[in-house]
Amino acid sequence: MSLIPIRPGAQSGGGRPAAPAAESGRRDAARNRELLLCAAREIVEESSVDALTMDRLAQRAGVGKGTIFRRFGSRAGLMMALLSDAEAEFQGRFMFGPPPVGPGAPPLERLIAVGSARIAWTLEFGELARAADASAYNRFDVPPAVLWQRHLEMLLREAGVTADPWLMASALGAALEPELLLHSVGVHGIAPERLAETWRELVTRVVGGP
Amino acid sequence: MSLIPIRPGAQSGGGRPAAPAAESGRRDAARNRELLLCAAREIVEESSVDALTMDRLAQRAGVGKGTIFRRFGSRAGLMMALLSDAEAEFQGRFMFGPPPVGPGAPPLERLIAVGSARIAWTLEFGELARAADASAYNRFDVPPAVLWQRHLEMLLREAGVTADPWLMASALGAALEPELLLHSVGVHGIAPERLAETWRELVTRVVGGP
DNA sequence: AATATAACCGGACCGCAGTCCGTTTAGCAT
DNA sequence: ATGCTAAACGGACTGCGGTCCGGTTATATT
Repeated sequence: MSLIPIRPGAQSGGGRPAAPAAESGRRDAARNRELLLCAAREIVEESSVDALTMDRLAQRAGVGKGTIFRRFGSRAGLMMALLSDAEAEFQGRFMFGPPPVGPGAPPLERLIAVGSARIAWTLEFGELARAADASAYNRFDVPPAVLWQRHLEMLLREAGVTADPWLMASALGAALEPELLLHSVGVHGIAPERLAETWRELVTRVVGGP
Repeated sequence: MSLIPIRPGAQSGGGRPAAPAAESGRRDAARNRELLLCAAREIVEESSVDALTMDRLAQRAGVGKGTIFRRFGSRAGLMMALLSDAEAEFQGRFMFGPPPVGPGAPPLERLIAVGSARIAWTLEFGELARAADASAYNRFDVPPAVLWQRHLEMLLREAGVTADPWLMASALGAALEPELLLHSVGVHGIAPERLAETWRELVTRVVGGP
């Protein structure tokens, strides 16, 4: 299984433009892309994710608004691009990294570890992740989400959970959604360790551990 | 424990107007309220939830846009009002209805039954429920959501799950979110019975069933 | 170097949710 | 009946995400 690209060519957000797939020659396009990502990071850094409006970004980057949408398809697409590095790093960890998050540990241990890691990751990048959720239906079908779910599915299978692994993975994955985690911590003041502990409990019981 | 009101006085959606709490005298207000709900149902019926824009509704009901926001606080608030009856009926079922959804059956059976019922309910009213989710953080803190989660929490406790029931209920509740259920059925063509079956499996394992 | 052309650029434009504030009116007190 | 006042009304206005299309420019061809 090879790495699933983080930035799908077409964000499919109704965008017709067939996607500027890879680096498609035009150097100004690439330049503007970097310009935009850079300006976007600046805005997020010095204000907040919500402060990143498309008009503001366009003005800041000295670029037309149309250009943003051509490159990224939508606001969510832009956020995904911003998340790309963090997401790739996380994918690398659970697919190729050292145990217990990476391969080499028993499946239950991996489930527990990867859940904790995901919780920590979400608390760090969650605001971006939230903004990157294409609010539409296809939120779950975006490549990184699919890869993540497949991974949970595989771990569950290895751990001996045979019943409908796809749905089981969806259900468990739902417990790690940014919206929920950020809400628990931000609004209800739950400590991150308690989140991890509950995940451990949940997944242990599900795989029928001791 | 008494019934939690479905239509919170203030939707707290940034609305300053202190909420038109109960029926506050003014008859024209009540009239307009019904007018709006009625027109809203018509639009949803003859088109779709997405077709219900505030401008359209205002025009259709022959009422100013400001009036809508005064009464319902936000689009999400309006959707909640539209859902109110269905939600109340469902609350009645799991709180006072006949077993196994209502009280009287063993907790695990109740968990299984109420989950199935919720799935069916969501597939019927899910579009509205989705639109009723205040997209903000407080989505989980709206009265019906709180009541629902408390109920799950109680059932879990009764079933002998001692570890952090609040979070456990959140996690399990996440598996029943409209967004996820509608996506599974609508996009991936999962049969509702499989959803119910997976819920059964999940919750059975969590409470340490056979 | 000159030309052709496909891709790219930018900002005017659209529909939307939500806000604001001057105007109207229902209900009460006299 | 009449006048008072708090409440409700309504539509112009804002800022947002997203689209469109005429003008511009980088690259390939000759």
